[in-house]
Amino acid sequence: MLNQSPDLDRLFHALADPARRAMVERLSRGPAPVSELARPLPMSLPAAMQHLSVLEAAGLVRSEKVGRIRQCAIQPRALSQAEQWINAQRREWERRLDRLADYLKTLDNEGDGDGRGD
Amino acid sequence: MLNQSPDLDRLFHALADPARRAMVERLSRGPAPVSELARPLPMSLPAAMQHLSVLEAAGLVRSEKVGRIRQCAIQPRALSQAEQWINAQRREWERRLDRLADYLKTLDNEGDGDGRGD
DNA sequence: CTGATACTAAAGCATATGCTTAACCAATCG
DNA sequence: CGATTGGTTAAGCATATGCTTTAGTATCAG
Repeated sequence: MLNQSPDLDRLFHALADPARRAMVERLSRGPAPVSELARPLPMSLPAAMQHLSVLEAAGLVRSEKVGRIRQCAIQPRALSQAEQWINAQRREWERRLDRLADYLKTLDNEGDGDGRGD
Repeated sequence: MLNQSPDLDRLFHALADPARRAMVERLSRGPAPVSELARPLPMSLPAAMQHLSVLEAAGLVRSEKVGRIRQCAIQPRALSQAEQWINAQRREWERRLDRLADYLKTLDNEGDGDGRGD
C-alpha cells in the first residue's frame, strides 16, 4: 500500500533544514558560488558543502565548476514536484468536504425533523 | 541572516517519510483511528504511533480520544504553510527571470552591434 | 467478573545525521 | 616561483532517528 517515493523523501528532507532552505532562498534570487551560499551560515565550509550535496541529491540545485569556483543554480522543477504532492492532498480533502456537503444537503431534503449527521 | 522557521523544519521533516506521507494521504480521504493508519505500514503499532506524534508536532494532524480509540484528522492549514514557502521561492525566481528578460530587451534596444552581455 | 481490543509508555539498540578539524588539490595572484 | 583563494576529501564524534520488544492502562463485550 505504501506509495514509495524516494524522490519526495529526498525533496522534503532537503527542505527540512533551515540552512538548506536559506541556500534555496538565496539561489531563488540568482546563481551563486559555494562560498557565498556558505558565508551567512553558522558553520564551517565543509558542513555547508554537505548541505549543498543534499540539495543536489534532491534535484533542487545544479552546480557546475568553472575555474576554481563552483556556480550553483536552483532547479525549479524539483520544487514543483513537492508542490504537486501537497496539491494532490488538498484536492483529496476538498473532494471529501464536497461529498460531505452533498450528503448533508441530501439529508436536509429528505428528512426534515433532524438535520444533524454529527 | 538565517530565516529561522522551526515550523517549516517540523513540517517538511514530517513529510519526508513515506510512512508519514501515507498517513497524510489516508487522512486526506477522511478521519481514521490510529490502528487503521498503522495497518498498511510495515512496522509495529508503537512505531506508527511515533510517526503519528511527529505529524501532530508538525501540526499536520489533530487527534482526539473517544472511548478507547483515537480518531485522527488532517489539519489542512499546516500543509498550506509549506505550500506558501514553495510559492514564495517560485515567485522570487520568476521575478528574477523577468528582470533578466527586461535586461536583455534593453540591450537589444540600446546597442545593435553586440547584444551579448555574457 | 474475564478476556479481548486499542492504545501508550519505556527501555534498548543499530544506524543515520550534522557537525568538527586536518589535510589536500587546483586555479589565480604578486 | 611561492602564497592565497575556493573547494574537496576524509576521519572522528556527539546526538538524533527509527525501529524493536516488553509491559503496561483504559475501554468495551459477554
